[in-house]
Order: sequence, then structure tokens, then C-alpha cells
Amino acid sequence: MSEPDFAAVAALAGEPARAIMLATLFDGRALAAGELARAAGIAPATASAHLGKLAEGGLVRVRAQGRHRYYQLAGPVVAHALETLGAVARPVPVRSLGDALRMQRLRRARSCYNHLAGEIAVAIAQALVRHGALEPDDDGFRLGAGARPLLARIGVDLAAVVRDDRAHVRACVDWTQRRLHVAGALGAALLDALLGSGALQRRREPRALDVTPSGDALLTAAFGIDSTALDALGA
Amino acid sequence: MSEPDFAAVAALAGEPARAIMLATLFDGRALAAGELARAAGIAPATASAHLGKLAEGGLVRVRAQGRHRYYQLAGPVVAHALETLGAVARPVPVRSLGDALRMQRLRRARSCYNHLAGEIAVAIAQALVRHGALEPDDDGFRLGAGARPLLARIGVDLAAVVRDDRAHVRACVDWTQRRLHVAGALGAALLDALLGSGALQRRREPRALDVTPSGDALLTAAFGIDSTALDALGA
DNA sequence: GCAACGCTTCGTTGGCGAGCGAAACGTCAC
DNA sequence: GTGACGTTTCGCTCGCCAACGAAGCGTTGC
Repeated sequence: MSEPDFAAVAALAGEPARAIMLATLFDGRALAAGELARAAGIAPATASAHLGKLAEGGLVRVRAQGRHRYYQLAGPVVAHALETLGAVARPVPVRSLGDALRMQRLRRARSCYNHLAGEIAVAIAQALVRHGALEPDDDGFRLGAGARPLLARIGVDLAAVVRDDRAHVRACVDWTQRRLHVAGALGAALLDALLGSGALQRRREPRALDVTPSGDALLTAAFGIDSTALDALGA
Repeated sequence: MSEPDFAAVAALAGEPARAIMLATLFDGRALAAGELARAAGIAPATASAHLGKLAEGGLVRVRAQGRHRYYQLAGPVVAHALETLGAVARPVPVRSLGDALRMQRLRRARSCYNHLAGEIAVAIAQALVRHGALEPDDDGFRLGAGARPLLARIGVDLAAVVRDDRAHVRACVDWTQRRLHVAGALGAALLDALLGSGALQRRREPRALDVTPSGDALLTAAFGIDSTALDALGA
């Protein structure tokens, strides 16, 4: 036990070029080695070495397809670890009004791996509990009786979620909020539905999301969430 | 956004000597710089530089007292991040029967920052819910009606917990188990009580805990937990 | 006071690893 | 087949950072 087990993983994720690649893969996509090299601003040879180490360390998985090799995060656990690490990071000194606004938007709504996070996500989880679609559980959440009609209102087909063999509902702790929100298959379906219906919209920054006016209306109508008053939430 | 926010933290935690120091601090103690230097096997000068960086990065806090400077983790968030990173680490190749047994014990019961983790912790959380001492919540857990007498059975003085100004009950996700267990003030009180009464016992390895025979009896009597059958738990 | 102690700062050295270009390997297109 | 492309392997260079000893600063104890 000379070296703690987290050290190797941290060292892998800590190198700048590798960190950029991991961040690029954060949403769960599988990208070719060349694309990751370009994203990190390094030569293909260097990227290959980095990706080899990340794979060796179990942070990414490789899928060879033709002359491409597609890399993606090894699983939600990796994404969760990166997210948690980010929560430790010093609040970035705000240099400009633009920075502050960007931060505020990121706190409000962002994607976390393949699901929704931020104040909006916490509010939705609480609303789902309040309306009986979810029930708190000693394991996080489980589906409640009123789930199907309520979820249908925002365009989530519950049958498709249940068919999915992943854990249907998983809780994810948002460490900027210290509160649970919905991950797992339902979390992914929620994000897809809200993006598909135009309620949410991806911003130019990697993980940032915007709530559109129609999204505001939808969330208010379906759950009674007033997304302009979200700051009043947390404990 | 050239460098992801987790990179700096990961780089800090990834350097071997710093990782050893962080691991040494993992249980929340405050240790003097010299002790950490010895633990990491480096000269005081080197340790000082490392600790300076860790403090600068917000991973540890310093408290000067006389001619000593005591360092400790900056908070539970840091411990949680390290724990989560460890969950990503490849399952260490088992080299010997001793390794396997050590691993099994660590899965069963260990300390996580200042509270109890592992299968035992998950089982206790579930039992507390089952007996009405805790109620699942969209935020994790909250105290239930039957909390006081039940917790008294295992030597936890609920009044002392409530007096504590930390969040009384917080949920912590054990990522080797993917299930919630009790953290926060109650989590810390639980660990203290079980250690104090001899139900649990620290092993030589840093975070490992043993359930003593008297602890087995106590858990069975209080909660109906059969600690020899815990493997049957998880999902 | 003076000496012992704990810690930090400074200046220097040395080794590890990120980075690249060149070349080899495999795949696809025609 | 042949050439273009994506990726990996190899050999090399260079910069960064961990590590140490020595010196400086504050605290404790006699």
C-alpha cells in the first residue's frame, strides 16, 4: 500500500492534454483519435500515446472500426469522478461580467455525462417526487405510480426507458448543489426529450445548456417550476 | 475554457508524494507538516513545497499553532472526490490470498473521511430506513420519528448530533456499492459510537475496519443485520 | 539570552515524460 | 495493385518539476 489507489487515476486525468480529451469525451460520445488530437491541439503521435495510457488506466474504452479507432469514456463512473473533481476546483476568479454570466448559466443547467445537471435538474427531481412520479428510496429514487402520465407531458416515453436494461433511475449527486438529481436511463431520456422538444438548447461552451422560453413554459406547465426563481432553492 | 476545471485538482492529487499525504489525511485528522513528510518519505523541504501547492489548490487547509503547522483536508468534498477517483481505479490484480482477503474486508467495512462506508454502512442505512429512524428524501435522508431510541441502542446520542451545526444527515454514495449510506454529523457519530463500543476496530491498513464478534451481536440485536451474509446485498 | 526545534525559502541538480517527425502498419477507394 | 488516409511505433530532444542541502525565520524551553 505504498501508493494510494486514486493516485494513478488522478495522474492520468491531470495532464493538460489528456484532461482536454477527457473533457471532450465527457458527454459520452465516441470520438476518433484524430479528432481528439485536434481538440487537444497536439500531434496525432502524441495523442496516440496519451490515449493508450488512458485506455491502460481504464479511463477510456476503444472500439476499432475500419481505419478509425473510436475512444469513449469507460463508463458513467469515470464521468462522475471527473465531475466530482471539478466540484473541488477553486471557484474560478471572475475576471469579467461575461465570466460571471457564463458561470451562472452553468450552475443553472448543464449536461453531466449523458444526463441533466444543475439547479434545473435538482428542481425537476424534486418536482417529480412531489407529483409522485418518483419516490425517494434508500438507494436514491425509484419509479412511482404517477410516473407515466407526468413524464409523457414533457415528451418522455416511459416504456422506452423501462425497456432499457440499464438501471432505470439512478441518483447522481450534484456537488455544486449537494443535492440529488436524476441519472441513469431516465436521466438520459429526460435530457434527450428536453433537448428534442427545444425546451433546452446546447450552448457553444461544451456542457452548457440554455432554457428556452418554450422550455420555461413547459416546465412551468408540467411541474410548476419557475426557472427564473431557482436561486431560492438549495439549502 | 482551454483547460478543464478538473485538471488542476487531478494534477495535484496525482503526484505520488502528494497522493500519499492526501491519503494520510483522508480520515479528516490534522497532521503536522513533518509527520506528513515522514509519511511520504521525503525531506521536509520537499513536503513543504507540496503542501503549499495543495493549499493553493484548495485541497488542504492550514492551521498554524506554535511552531507547528497542521494540515488537513479542506473538507468532505475533497475526501469524496478522492474516494470517487479510487472507485475508477482498476481492480488491483490479486496477487495473493492475503490480497483477496484484505480487499474483501475493505469492501465490507472501511472509514470514508469521518464516517463509515462499505457494505456494512449500506446495510445500516437500509436498516435505519426500515426501522423508521431515517426517511428517504429527495435530498438523501432525513431524521425520522423513531430515530432517538433506535440510535440509542447502538450508543449514539441523538441530542449531540442535532446540536452539531453541520448538516445532520447527509447521503454519501459508495461507488463500490453504488448505494447510499449515511454521512454528515450522524455518519460521524455512528462511526465514533461503533468504534467506541468496540463493535468496530481499526485494522493496521489505513482505512480498514473489522467487525468484532461483539459488533456482530450488536448489529444483529439492534437491526437484524447478519454481517456474515452481507454479500447477498447489492444490486 | 541562547540553543533546539519546526517549518519555509532559496538555488541547484537530475530524471521523467510530453512533444514531434519519420517510418511502419492496417484499411479503404478506385 | 497502388495510392491516400488514419493510427500506431520508434527514436530523439527539451522543458518542467520533484528532490535535496543550506540558510533564514519564528517559536519553545531552560
